[in-house]
Amino acid sequence: MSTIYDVAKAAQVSPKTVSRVLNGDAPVGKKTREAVEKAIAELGYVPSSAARTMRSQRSGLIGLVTGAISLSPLDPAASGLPDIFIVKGVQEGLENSGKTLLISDTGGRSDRVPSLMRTFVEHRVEGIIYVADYHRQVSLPRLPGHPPIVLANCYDDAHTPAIVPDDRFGQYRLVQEIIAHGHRRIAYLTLSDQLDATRLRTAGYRAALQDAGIDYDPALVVVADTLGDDTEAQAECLWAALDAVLALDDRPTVICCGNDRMAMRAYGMLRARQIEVPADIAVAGYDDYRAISDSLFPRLTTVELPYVEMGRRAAERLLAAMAGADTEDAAPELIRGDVVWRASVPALVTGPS
Amino acid sequence: MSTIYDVAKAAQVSPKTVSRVLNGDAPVGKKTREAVEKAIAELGYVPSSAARTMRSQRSGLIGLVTGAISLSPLDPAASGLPDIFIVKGVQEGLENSGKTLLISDTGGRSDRVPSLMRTFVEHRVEGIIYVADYHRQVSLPRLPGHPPIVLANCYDDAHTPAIVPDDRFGQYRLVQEIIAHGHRRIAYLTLSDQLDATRLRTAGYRAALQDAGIDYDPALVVVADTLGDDTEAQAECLWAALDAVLALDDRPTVICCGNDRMAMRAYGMLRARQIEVPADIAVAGYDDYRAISDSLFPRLTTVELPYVEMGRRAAERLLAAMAGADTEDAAPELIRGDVVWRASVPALVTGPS
DNA sequence: CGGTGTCATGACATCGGTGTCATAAACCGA
DNA sequence: TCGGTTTATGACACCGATGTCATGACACCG
Repeated sequence: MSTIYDVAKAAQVSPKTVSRVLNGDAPVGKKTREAVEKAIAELGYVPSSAARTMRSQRSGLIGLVTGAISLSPLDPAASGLPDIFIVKGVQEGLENSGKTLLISDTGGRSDRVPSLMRTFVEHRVEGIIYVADYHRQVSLPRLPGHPPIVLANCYDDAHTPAIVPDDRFGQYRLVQEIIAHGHRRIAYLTLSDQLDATRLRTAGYRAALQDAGIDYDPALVVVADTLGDDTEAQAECLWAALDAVLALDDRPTVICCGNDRMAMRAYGMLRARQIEVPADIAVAGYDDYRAISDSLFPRLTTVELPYVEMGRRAAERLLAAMAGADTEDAAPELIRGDVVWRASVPALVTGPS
Repeated sequence: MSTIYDVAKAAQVSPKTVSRVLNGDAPVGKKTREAVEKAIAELGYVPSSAARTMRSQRSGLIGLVTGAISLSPLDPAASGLPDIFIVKGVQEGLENSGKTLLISDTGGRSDRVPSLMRTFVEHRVEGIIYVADYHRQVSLPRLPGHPPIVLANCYDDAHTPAIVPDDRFGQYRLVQEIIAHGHRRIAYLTLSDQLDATRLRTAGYRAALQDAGIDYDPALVVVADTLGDDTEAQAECLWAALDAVLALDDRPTVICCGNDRMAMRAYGMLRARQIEVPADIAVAGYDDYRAISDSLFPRLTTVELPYVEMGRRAAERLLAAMAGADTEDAAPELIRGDVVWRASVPALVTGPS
């Protein structure tokens, strides 16, 4: 690998002049510049970021820790949408910053986090983004001399800047929209009630009902998913939940599911009971996991989990923090996702009773 | 950030001795070692990989280029399973190598590849893995002084070491298994026929029929997906394909789909025609995209696209190449995926005719 | 025509580690 | 007790950039 000295020799100038051509930080004569550029091209010279980093004390690197890559989408604790889209958002947010992203994966084992963080510090990353696999609280190890950190899809109790989805609002808007389409009996089959998402979305569901003057019926809200990756158990749980709400005297006209995967499963289970979607009953999901929501037949009404936007926002916040902005917020920043209205929830035509 | 000199001063030894403690490459007295370790802990010293890289000429970095993160799973050219699992496999394969993975994403724009590769060379990566979004041929820019490269999920015409899925074998085994369960009329609704995967899998399908002594019926093989991301067009294409095979005099008892997403859509479309899965007709997929295959109801019989294994293998090949092994192969290495047998394809009970 | 800038360029030190070689101290067998 | 080896440690140079400062060549101005 050729160095700046090789280029200097070939172009018969000093290394410093080559540096000036590379960085354009001082005027260089036209003929000199051309000679240097020719030498660079001929030698295939590429500057060493290690040397540059050492001299300038700026690595141009940003570290991202995630479990995204290693977690199976099966993990039911995950909301269902590969949080890899958060990474995509981060990439977008950093696109014009000239920074290079160093991505490390925990392989689902959080005990690896400290070691990954250490690698980042060794590389003198200028900022760190921690991406959680689902909306939850985390607790990060504090390393000496660590750079600014931003949390995405999670929050901690140390007021670290955090970006999370606005789960409450998402479910609120969905139910509001469903009500606007004439529905009154709206079931909500939730994910495990140990998840923040479930707590928040249930609150949104209730608020939407209340704002529409509809009484809350506890019988319509059922936990229909299990933690862990036993899909058989999940299926049984959902089956039982469907049993429960379908057996009600005043049967719901819509079934909201905790995520799109549950909705997909519900399609099949309803069909197995000779219930047509959406003719006999409407189904809605959550996440807008498009591989599912946009390809199911009929296509699924759902709420977008704004992962890309969250990632972008996390990148912005991090760049700001790196620039010295005071980004300490008391509360996590909530990102709203849109309701995506598709064919699975038709307007309710009140038939003859 | 403290340096090795700060540590040396605090421990009252020379920087070189600190280096020895860090790397264990020469004996150090017990008391000296303890003093150094104490100083490291107190100062929170973390060595700079930039300085180490510069001196040792070894960065410990491996670059990975992918479009994985940015491609929507919607992209129908993609086989449907997020190729992010290839990245997971690579991470696994590198786990014990002590290398750090630098991941860059093309954002779906292949014109960015040269710039990403250049960034890799600037960081003096010791090897590069290129991950394609679906099985296909690629053509990579050759950079001066580039390190060993391994291709994953793609191949080129320059004999670059390449790891691809064994699509022919996968479909062969699936159809073989289906035949073993008593089926004779097996439809195959393919992805776009412009994909390598389609060509190879169709060959596998035909080989399995032939080996079982079943005549190939061209009417049973229909292209049922479009390139591009127009899901409406895809749905129409599948609907028409289903029309075609269901209208046949000797109706198929199984429908093999080009991927799991298509199978999922077929579930819905068949139900809309009052056809039960699997009671009236069996459905199989491809990819084992588990968020779909394992959660559909009934659960989907499919073929695993061995992405994790491919990634692991690519990492192994790269490490071997970096160690100087001669890895030039004439042909890409084929990785086989298992048939995953689930409820959507029951054994055919020959009823009274 | 001398003084004063401006422009283009180079010499040199420096960033933080580590390879090489030197050296002092400890050990060991005869 | 002494030469020879091993062990523990340090001095110094070097990896490849770039910041600082110096300098030579012109141009411009009065």
